[in-house]
Amino acid sequence: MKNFTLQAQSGQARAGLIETAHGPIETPIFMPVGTRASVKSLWQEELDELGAQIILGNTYHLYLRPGHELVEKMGGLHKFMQWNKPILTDSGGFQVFSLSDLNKITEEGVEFQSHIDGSRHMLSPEKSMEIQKALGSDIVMIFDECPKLPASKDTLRESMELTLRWAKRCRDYELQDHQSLFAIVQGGLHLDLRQECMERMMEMDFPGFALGGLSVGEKNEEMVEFLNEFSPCMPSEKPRYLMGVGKPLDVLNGIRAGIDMFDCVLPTRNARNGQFLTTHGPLNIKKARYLEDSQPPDPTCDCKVCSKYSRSYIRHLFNVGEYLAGQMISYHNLYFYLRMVKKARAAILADKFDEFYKEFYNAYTENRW
RNA sequence: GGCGUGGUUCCCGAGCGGCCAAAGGGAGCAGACUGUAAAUCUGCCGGAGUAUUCCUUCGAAGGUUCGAAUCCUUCCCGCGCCA
Repeated sequence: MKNFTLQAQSGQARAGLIETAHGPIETPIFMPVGTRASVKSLWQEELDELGAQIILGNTYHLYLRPGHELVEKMGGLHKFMQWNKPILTDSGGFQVFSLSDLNKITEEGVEFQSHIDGSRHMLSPEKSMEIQKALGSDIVMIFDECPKLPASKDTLRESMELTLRWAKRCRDYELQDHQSLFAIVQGGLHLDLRQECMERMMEMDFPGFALGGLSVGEKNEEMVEFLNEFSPCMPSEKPRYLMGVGKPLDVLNGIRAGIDMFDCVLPTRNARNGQFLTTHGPLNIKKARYLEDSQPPDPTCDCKVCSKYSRSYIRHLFNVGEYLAGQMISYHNLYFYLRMVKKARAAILADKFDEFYKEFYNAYTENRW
């Protein structure tokens, strides 16, 4: 990343522009998750069609299969998967959390037992950087420890200190010229811990800051409250990234709190489980009440799925196990998220974010289906 | 007409004297999913009740037994083979 420009503010909500070697990213932005070099069930052409500006890849998963050396040999992740826009890679830090039964944390790093074949691997700050360097992503994340909440303050401090030491080791690793390394701020829901972590990360001079360790067990209201209080403490001239969040309203609340970047598996994972995310809230296509429903999944949506296919048809596809159902819902759900952030951005640029917020919130919680 | 075989809760299908309101699927209903070990998982699924409880069920009607979806008799219906 060469640059971040803050373009406008509406309340705490921000609109900005991130420039990378693979093109610009207009914020606030939602980044579809493509863990294993694929946003599950979608073609790269479709991501383009959807207006996706940046997607995620994952260090741990790509390291195990197909291996970062192979990706490098094939010309890097962009070329390998034929996605020429920006890519952000997560460091494997989240897998320390999500695969906690299969790993052991030490000062050096994390010893993983592969979820695929049980083989043992060491992921350290240096190893994570080596892998992400080989992948060639535009935005690289530091290797952090993501603790599960609730956790005691002592535990969180210890974990935060470890993340800080790891952050320094990551920063000292030389990446490719076009790559930017983002810090991840930990500290649970404790403002003082987070603030301290933030300040010490700032001393290391990172070009962007992420909030990690949220939506990992705490109550939703706690997260929203924390964001509102903490986000203004983050440097305004650098991108702010809320990792792994969230549901549509979480993203909306995040934007209102002044966050610029979001990613979440929810629109694609829940799609494969039959859930449409619509203007008027979630809609589960499995239900028998859609058997003869000729309406589009989201009547207010103009995506290619909603403008052509009925609930009845997609329910049928889902019910008989046709993959097309998951593909269609994934497509729509990402369209929904990307449209939401696009509208939010327009509203911020017009200094009408509050209006947009209320309108979106009211429609979404109407619970019409 | 004879012989054989079978009728189980919405559907398929196990059970073949007590541990059976009855395995397992499916369907249905409800829910979860937030830096993807997930096109996955959880709960309910005869009725009433928070519940250790009660009531109504295994084609029908009788019977045997302390006790029957399970054994016996007759009847009704399905399927197969032989006349």
